[in-house]
Amino acid sequence: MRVSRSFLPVLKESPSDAQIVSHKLMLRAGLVRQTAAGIYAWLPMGWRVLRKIEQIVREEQDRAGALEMLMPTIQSAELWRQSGRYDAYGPEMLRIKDRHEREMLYGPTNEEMITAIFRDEVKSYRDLPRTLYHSQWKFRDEVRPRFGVMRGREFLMKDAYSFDLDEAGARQSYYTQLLAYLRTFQRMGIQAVPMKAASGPIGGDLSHEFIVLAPTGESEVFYDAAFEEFDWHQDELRYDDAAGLQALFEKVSSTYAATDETHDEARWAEVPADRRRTGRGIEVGHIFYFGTKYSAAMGLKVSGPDGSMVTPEMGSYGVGVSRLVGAIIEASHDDNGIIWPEAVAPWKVGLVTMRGDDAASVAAADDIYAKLTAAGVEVLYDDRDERGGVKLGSMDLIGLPWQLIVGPRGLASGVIELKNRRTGEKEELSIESAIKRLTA
RNA sequence: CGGGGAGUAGCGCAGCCUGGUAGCGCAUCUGCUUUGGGAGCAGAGGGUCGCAGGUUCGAAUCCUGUCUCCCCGACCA
Repeated sequence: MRVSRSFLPVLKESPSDAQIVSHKLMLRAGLVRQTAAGIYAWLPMGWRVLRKIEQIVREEQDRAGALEMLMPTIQSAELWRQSGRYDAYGPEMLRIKDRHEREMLYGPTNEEMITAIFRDEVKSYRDLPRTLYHSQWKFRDEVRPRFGVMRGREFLMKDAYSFDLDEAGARQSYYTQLLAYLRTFQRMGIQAVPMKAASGPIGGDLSHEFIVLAPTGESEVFYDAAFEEFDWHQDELRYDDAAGLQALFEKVSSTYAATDETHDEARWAEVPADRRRTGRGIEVGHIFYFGTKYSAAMGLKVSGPDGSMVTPEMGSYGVGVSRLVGAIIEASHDDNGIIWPEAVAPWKVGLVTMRGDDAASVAAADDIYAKLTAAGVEVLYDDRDERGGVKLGSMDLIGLPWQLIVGPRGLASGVIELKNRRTGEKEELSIESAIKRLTA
């Protein structure tokens, strides 16, 4: 993308509405613009990041065998009366009426809808287990939206729902999602720790929150350093390995991690002192098993192997996709701006000419841009005839992993500069080796 | 929902108390000079001062109402 043809409104000063660093940076770097309290428009760069995060979630869900679909944002009140939640949900639910005075709502979640769809189509245990998911905008009319997209009223969430014949099966579905989540967050380049939730809707041990570590997080967290060392992709664990998944669950369960709400000083004391980690965190995912709460209420039954009718056991699994954009920035930035982990960066490389008036520099940069683009590398090319400092300042703010800096001085000796945004390290390379490095 | 604060140019703000035809910085546009880490000079454009009513010869400024946004608390992916 050439900056001269893009829509990247960057600001030098933060709008006064923004209080926390991720919100300020998202506004300054031109990722989003607020259109109402807790509601945001995603500008081109923000949208790119959002889609990258969504895509990682999608790939890991697919790998785990979950099936993608798409349910609507607008739902009928009738559905929610079937579960009894229409009256129970309260003012957080945005209720609207259509022209025929029918009661509708903007979905805050989709348990009712997926249960109804599943109920209407699935009649036999042979069609179990299944996990279905979608990534869709939700609306929860929060009393006080804040923290930018981290606590908006409208937000993009991936929500998955599992259906199993019995509790043992439901546990396997839960373990599967647990592993998928661990892999998902690891791929995004952030440290996310699974924590047993205060109490699941049903109790028991099958409810975990995933907390991204960030100094500005809302809650305090305590965890064993082991969570920093696990590589959820490296191990060979397969999703069809029931015993392996069970072992994973036990490993996660027995490794200490808690928020201030569930913190247990006695158990914490058992963690070796040099392995204790404390910090702050932001919840970006939540998985739980809730048994037959919705299936029973909504009359979902299938024929079991012995001919009797069975009410399937369900679980649900959410990832706050739009919240993750803010959470990742909270976890990864410096005084100059955002530092995107490469997996979610809107572009991999920012290409800048130090001297936009120097024909040789421009020609070299044009050529580098063409070659990198042809090799499939995502490049943001600031081709404006601006001062180099201005362009580099906004590149730092935007936070792409790599910056390629082309200018007459370097070209005179046949080199360009490659800068790592995270470490700040700069290196002089020939054009060829820089391209090679970035396409490797 | 309780408590507090704010709406004046794209962004950040002053002016309001003590009414008299709207200002600063940045950004934008033009010209010139510059050019290796967020340039300088000169000029220009851009605002029905959130909205509605009232007081007054006259309202950004005073009064009433209203809308919106933000912060703290209780609640949440």
